[in-house]
Amino acid sequence: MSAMDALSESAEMMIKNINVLASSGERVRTSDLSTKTELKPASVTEMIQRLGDLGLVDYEPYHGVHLTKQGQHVADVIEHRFNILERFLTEILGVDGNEASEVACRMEHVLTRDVEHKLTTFLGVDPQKESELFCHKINIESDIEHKYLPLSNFGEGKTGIVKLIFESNELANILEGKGIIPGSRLLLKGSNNKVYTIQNEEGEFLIDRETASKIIVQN
Amino acid sequence: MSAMDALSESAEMMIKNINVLASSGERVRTSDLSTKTELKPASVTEMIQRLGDLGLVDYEPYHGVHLTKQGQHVADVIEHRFNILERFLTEILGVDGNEASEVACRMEHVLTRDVEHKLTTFLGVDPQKESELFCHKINIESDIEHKYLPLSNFGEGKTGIVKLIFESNELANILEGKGIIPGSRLLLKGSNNKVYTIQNEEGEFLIDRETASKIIVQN
DNA sequence: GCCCTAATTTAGGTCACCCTAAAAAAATGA
DNA sequence: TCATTTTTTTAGGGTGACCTAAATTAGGGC
Repeated sequence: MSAMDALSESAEMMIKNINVLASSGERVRTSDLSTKTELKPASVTEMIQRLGDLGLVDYEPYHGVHLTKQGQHVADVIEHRFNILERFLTEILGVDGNEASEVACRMEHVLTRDVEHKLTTFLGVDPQKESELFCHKINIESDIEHKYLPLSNFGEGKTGIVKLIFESNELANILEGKGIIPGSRLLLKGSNNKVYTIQNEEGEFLIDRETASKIIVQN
Repeated sequence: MSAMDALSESAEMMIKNINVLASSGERVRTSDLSTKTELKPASVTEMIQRLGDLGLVDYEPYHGVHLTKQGQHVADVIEHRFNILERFLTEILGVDGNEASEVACRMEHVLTRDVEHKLTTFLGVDPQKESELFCHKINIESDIEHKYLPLSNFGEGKTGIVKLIFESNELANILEGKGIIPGSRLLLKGSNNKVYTIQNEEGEFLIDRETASKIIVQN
């Protein structure tokens, strides 16, 4: 089976959970998966047998499972999809952490490769871990040069070009009055994650996080 | 059944398609649903019987179905979710129309009410059709009427949230000392078009018109 | 009104995904 | 070591969502 064939949500969840529990390197036991997935042990056995037939896990009866190379790849893809979805939901939409997590967990199974990449580009790469780790696990076309991201996610001290402004006409009109229009240039002087200090040709001003999230700039 | 209980993706798709085909007002025939959903007629019959049991469609054997009020509500919610997801995918992420449509069609079933609302706000309401049509079909808390106004134009006696402050430096520092920062809440107690009386958690104070015009609030 | 065809439903089968209960294997400890 | 407990698997059952094939119904033409 090609790792990109459609797996069911249930199957993908099982792989995801195997991956989580396998962090210690050892084989993952049925009972632990049962706890984690909230399925009965018998159902876990059944599923891992199916995954074994698909070549996604190495299953040894009575001695647990671990992911095959193929299975690991699926797990990596899902994990990445989950992470970007969760980031989008919390950072951009401002969804509560718990709910974001649940929704991301349901959405991760229906993203396509292309949408995943575009969303990743949109969010911008998390300087720390995400980037290299991900790029090398899943080899993405690394044309992540021009990033579009909400001002609320923009780097302090960086200058960007305003690309889009979401939200009502009133807001757009007000921003326009201060020279903040698509195509204009601005500098994020500072932010404390609540208040954003912006500067452009017309002067300096402060905006709140929610508004900042609606101004998309390109660095 | 509460319309918000979890319906399967298949059930929701059937409702969605009944809604599309019902545009003419007549009952929808099994064969048309079969074509549209790419399911065999027998499978359509089975599903609409299930939906009938749930009170979501009015099914008369051999004479087609139409949505009940409850079913119509489900269809409206799904349609709206599809529309905003599709807009997000195409307008923001730049996903190709066809793929956006397919992905939106899979994601529409896993959105929560909250995420739906936040995404709608994020996208901004389409001035034309979307807004009223939608607010009226699905009665959403109609706080979508965010208005951004300079404080100098704000209604007396109304409370608003500070969104932006133009001019930072000295002015912003002084205002900040009084708890007036982006994200904070304030009440315009009164104004005579020259002097504005403001109240917030920190107390009450007066500001001049020019300053008021630099504080943008949302009602 | 009756026959014929097309549309629809019913009957019965499959598969994935869940379950419970019983059987089997592994681990524990006296 | 071996009996007991814990873990895991197997056996068997139910449901939703599909299918095909057979029966049934509706509607048009004569």
